[in-house]
This record gives sequence, C-alpha cells and structure tokens, in this order.
Amino acid sequence: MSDQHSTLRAQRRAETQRVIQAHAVRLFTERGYDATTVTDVAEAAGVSPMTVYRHFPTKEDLVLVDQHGRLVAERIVASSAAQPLVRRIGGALVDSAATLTRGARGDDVEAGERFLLARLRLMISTPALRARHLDNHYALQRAIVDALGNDATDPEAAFHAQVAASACLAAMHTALVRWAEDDGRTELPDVIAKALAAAFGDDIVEPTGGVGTSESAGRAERR
Amino acid sequence: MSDQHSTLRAQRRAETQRVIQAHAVRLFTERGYDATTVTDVAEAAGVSPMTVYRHFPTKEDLVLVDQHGRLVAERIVASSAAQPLVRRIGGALVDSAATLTRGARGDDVEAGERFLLARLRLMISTPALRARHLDNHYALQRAIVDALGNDATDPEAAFHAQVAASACLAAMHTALVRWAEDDGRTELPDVIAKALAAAFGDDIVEPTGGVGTSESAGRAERR
DNA sequence: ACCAATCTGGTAGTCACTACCAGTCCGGTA
DNA sequence: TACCGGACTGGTAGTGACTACCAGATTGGT
Repeated sequence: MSDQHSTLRAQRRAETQRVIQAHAVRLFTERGYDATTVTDVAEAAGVSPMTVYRHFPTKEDLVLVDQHGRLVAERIVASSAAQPLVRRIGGALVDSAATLTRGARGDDVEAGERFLLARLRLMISTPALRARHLDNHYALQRAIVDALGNDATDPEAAFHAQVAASACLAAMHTALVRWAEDDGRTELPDVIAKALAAAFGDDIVEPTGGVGTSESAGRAERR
Repeated sequence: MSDQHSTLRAQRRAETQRVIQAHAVRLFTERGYDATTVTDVAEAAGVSPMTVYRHFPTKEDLVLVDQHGRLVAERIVASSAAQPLVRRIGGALVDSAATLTRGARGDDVEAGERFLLARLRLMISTPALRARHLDNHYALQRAIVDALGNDATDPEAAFHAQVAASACLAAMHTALVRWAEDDGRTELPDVIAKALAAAFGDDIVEPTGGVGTSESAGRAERR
C-alpha cells in the first residue's frame, strides 16, 4: 500500500529536514544569518543547495518551521464556546506553549528547549526572520478566527474575533521575547499567562477552566 | 546658512521621492508587486535604478515609508501619565490616525486618502510587504514603550508596557485591515476606537480626551 | 570663477530563488 | 529476477534584489 510506503519515505524525508535545519540554526547562530549563505548550510549538511531548497522553500523557513498553528487551532475548537473570546484564545495559547516546550524535539526535553530558544533568538534579532515570524502570526490569527467557529454572517462578531485574536497573539509574542531574554529559565506558559493578564486584566486568565486538556494538570501548581 | 541650503535640497529630494513612490505604488497596483521590477519603477519615474535605491533602501520601502511612528510617540508623551496604559496608547493611535487620514498628502485630502488606501491594500495582500509592515509595528512598539516614560528599573512595569503596546498595535492593525476592506468609507479613527473597545472593553476608550475625534460626535460629513 | 558637497549614473559582482533537465534510489509488479 | 513508475537528488542557466566602487553633473556658497 502506498500508506506504509509513504510513511517510510516520510521518515527519511523528516530526518534529512531535521539534519539540514540543525546545521542551519547552528551556522546562523555562530556566524549570523546574513553572513551565512544557503550554500554554506548545504555543505555543512552534506547535501546540495538544490536539496535545501527542496525541503525549505526559503532561507527563512530554515528557522521558522512551525506546527504551532495546528496545535492552537485544535485547542480552540475543543474549548467551550460559552467562555469569553480572549479566554478561549488565551487558554489555547498557554496550553500549546506547554506542549511545545515539552515534547518539542523527540525525547530530549533539554535539547528541544535549547533548540527552540536558539530559533527564537534568531527570530527576534534578525529583521528578515522577525518580519516573517510576525507574518506567520497573521496567518495564525486567521486560523484562530476560523477555529472559533462564529457564524460568518455577522461582520461585527467577525471583527470582534479578529481583534481578540490579534491582540492575544501580540501579547504572546511579547511573552516569547521576554522568555527568550530570560534564556528560558522561567516557564513559558506562565509568562504567556502573565502577559495576557497584563493586557486584558487578571480575571481573564483562568488556570483550569473548561479547557479539558490533560497537559494542564501536570504543570503550574502555583495559583 | 546651511539651514536654507539643506531645506532647498530637502525639498527637491522629497519631490523626487514623491514621484518615484507614486509611480511605484501605481505600477505595483496595476501589475502586482512581484511582477514589477525596480527597473520598471525607475523607468516609469524617469530615473535610473540606482537613484531609486538611493532614495529607498529596499523595494519594500517604496510602499512602506511611514512617519506614523513619530506622530504616535509625540502624542504618547503628551498624554497624561495618570491614565491607564491602554487608554494612553489607544488615544494616541486614534489621534494619529485622524491626522494621517486628513493631511496625508499635501492639500488634496481625497487623493491623500486614496494613496494611503492603495498602499494599505498592497501591504495587506503582498506577503513580503505585510511582513515588513508588521515588523515596523514591532519597532513602533519599542518607540511607544520609550515614550511612555516609565522607569526602566522595574522589569514588571516594563513588561506590562510592552504587552499593552503590542496588543494595542495589533488591534489597530486589525482595524486598518477592516478599513481597507471598506475602501475607506468609514472613518478610520472610529474603526480603531471600536477595535480597541472590542479588545479591552468599552470603558477603555473615552471620548473625553478633548481631541474631537470620536464616534459619538456626529461628524458624519467630511469638511 | 572656483570649491566642496551632494545628486546621479554605470559596471560588476553576490546571493536568494526558479525553471528545466538528467541521474538515482526504491517499492511493487509481470 | 528483471522491470517500471514515482520519489529524491543534483547540475545549469537564468532573473532580480541589492551592494560595493568609481565617475560625471549639479548646486550653493566664497
């Protein structure tokens, strides 16, 4: 069956992607993003420049690959529609961050978080990466609005959802920057929750609300 | 005096910039951003490609030039520090938008608004422009935080200011998109105010700021 | 008339990125 | 086992944004 077939292929493909990306982030961190050419990355990874472009459509994608969006959207649709918008979105962002900082990269949590931090630092300090990263947030905003599932007939409600989503994402981004500045010593979900509270008021962030994600049970005994 | 000297030079310089930018936005709108080369813009403006690069460091800057930041910062420092953060920032954004939609481009208000709309549409629909525009917001965020003038010793207060600024800017951006979708038929400051109210609650936007831009004041007709 | 600063233009080069084409590997089939 | 179709990979030759480096032209002030 092409099923098994494709999973085998997909594994190899994912592995080469991982190797290329690892070398890319390392080189970018060592020499700087602009000072490193795609050819440099290809040589370090032992492939041709063509292969790099096959796996990553642009140089920026070597740092920016992100499955964050899917995670957030899933948690949004799972959230109770009775809650206020900001709480639904904020809860999904906090939970997704908890998942990301944990199982980011295979088994080794430590290495996964270091890798995430390295990518984040690049995204923050390199203008081109920062710009594309913020644009990804823009796409994520649309995904969130879709996941909220409000009827699209009411333009006022749609506008409200757009505003809530963009403001929440902006707060999260600020939290990410703060987290990176702290070298990841603090707990990312907590920082995000604090940012949301700072923006929308302390009452908007509820630790164990109607969001039935089991991950949230394991973390953050504070509050 | 080098004063008069420089102002004369600056006038010529500003004029050529204006011409180049006008042709650029026109061509980008007609043929699309990616399908238009810098050489095309240069030919249309009657200058060499080199001259274009002298005035606009990147192709994106042909659309993105923005003095918006300075306006907002000025209004922030002029605002009362007693008000809550979000109100100070939001008020500055609304007022700046009112200034921009009015005196954007010389004498002709109509043309100025059309030009602003054309640029905005490009910024929203073209990925590269959208990304850089959002990154400009990131720089504007820092400017706002600086203008707020909170003491930098307290990291908590600084974080709070960062979050408030980024969330306000995100709400404003959503309002800009909405305004562009409406082809500028609505009043931009009102849309921004509505977005801020949607994000932070109706009570946060107060028309009592003294500046005459508010949805309650019935300035339905321009002029 | 002369000087100095600025504006403008040309040439050559780097680099990201894109077709277009060819070789290679690999799982399943006659 | 020999073969075939679909992938992954690689090379070549471009385009286009952008950047030195250099040379002529214009302009404002002495």
